[in-house]
Amino acid sequence: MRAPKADTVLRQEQITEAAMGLIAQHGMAGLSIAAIAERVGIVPSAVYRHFPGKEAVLDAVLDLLRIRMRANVEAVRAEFASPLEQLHALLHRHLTMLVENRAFPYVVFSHLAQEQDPARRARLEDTMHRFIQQVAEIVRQGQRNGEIRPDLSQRSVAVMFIGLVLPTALLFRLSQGEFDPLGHLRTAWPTFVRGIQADHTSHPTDRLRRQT
Amino acid sequence: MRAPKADTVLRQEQITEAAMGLIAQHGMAGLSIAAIAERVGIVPSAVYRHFPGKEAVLDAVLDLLRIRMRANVEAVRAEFASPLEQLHALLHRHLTMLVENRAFPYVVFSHLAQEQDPARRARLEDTMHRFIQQVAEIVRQGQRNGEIRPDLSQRSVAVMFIGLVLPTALLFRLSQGEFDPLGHLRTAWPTFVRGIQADHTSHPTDRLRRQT
DNA sequence: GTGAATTGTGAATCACTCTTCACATTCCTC
DNA sequence: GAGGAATGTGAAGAGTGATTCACAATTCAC
Repeated sequence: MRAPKADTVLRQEQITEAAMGLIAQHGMAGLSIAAIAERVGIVPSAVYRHFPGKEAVLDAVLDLLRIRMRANVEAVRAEFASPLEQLHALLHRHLTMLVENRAFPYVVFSHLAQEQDPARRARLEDTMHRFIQQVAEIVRQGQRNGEIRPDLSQRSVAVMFIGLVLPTALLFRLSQGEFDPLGHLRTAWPTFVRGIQADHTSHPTDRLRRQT
Repeated sequence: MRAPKADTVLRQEQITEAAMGLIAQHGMAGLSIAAIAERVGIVPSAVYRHFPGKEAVLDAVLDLLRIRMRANVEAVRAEFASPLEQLHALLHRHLTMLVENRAFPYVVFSHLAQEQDPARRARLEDTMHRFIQQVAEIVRQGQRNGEIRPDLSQRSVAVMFIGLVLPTALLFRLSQGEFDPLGHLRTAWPTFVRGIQADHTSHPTDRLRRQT
């Protein structure tokens, strides 16, 4: 039975999605052109009509990661005015995204291991660096706002923010759902805020400066 | 040229070490029995004299991770009396260990992906859970001590502690050494402490209870 | 020293995997 | 409707990797 012809951009989406599903289920070792083709409903050689090779498929998954991370940041920046609220919402969104897209961590480590092809590594580095920059920008506004201690390094706070999400998603996967990620965030978030927020007792006027 | 015979426990150590080196350099894809054998100086089939298969080698690396994590915890508990100082020292030790043993994250994700063999997954889960329990125990003592806020979940603080290390090691690898992990810890640690430490202004007598 | 156990070797097997290519089918343009 | 472009197919190539096995060399126990 012959598969009906489909536009190459649609097939690229299908192939990328199939790859993500396979990686999520069986890890990077479970990703093969044959398995992708079977999921899409075409023959292995047909994959090469839409991607130059296997590595290009992985790059497409990484692109998806960048797009989703960027979308999360922009969504919370549009939805909330307060930088702290933005960070809080981003925390939930980012965690949810990692839980739903279990393939992303594997792809990140796959790209991280590539020291032959520096360009692929550089793409990963750029993706992560950009995300950190965006979070750092929120932190910067929080500092101007008076919500966040001005003596903290914006980048350090951004890295700590990532540290709030990473182990949460990891433990959730590890425990097969026994660990409650959102419950953990409810506990961890106030602790994080206590660490970074400006000290209102020493500068009581900060409150007035909020939200310009 | 024939390799001299060597005791199987020595060969197991050599094989494990070779595997870790290969994974650190080329990621999980660079791990092959042939490559291991070449590093050790024997022939591929000789590896099977000392390990039943490739997966057993990965299990040996995971065992090494558990041993090193446990050693770190026990070392800081022996060296420092104050729970907060213990956590601080553990932070440095754990980060240093991750930087020196770059293979560990890959092996963790490799085991995480195993959903066929539940026993291998369970071993990873046990290793991580045990580490969290040990950190949580330090937190518990800090709470009895009055150094750490008593209303915090010990497990949550332990997970946050891990979140302090993970992205730091990840970014160090990602940036090829451009990101300064110890410098980041100098900034992040006081922020973390501010988040978890007991409020001395409301309970000034806590200070006297330190180090029982 | 002698036999058994241990360790190393080379070859072969088996199963994948990625990739290419000539050819078939379908779709779009004119 | 005709021609070309795009997509799908089957087969084959080329390589890799894990694993097994009979056999050789070494070491150990007695």
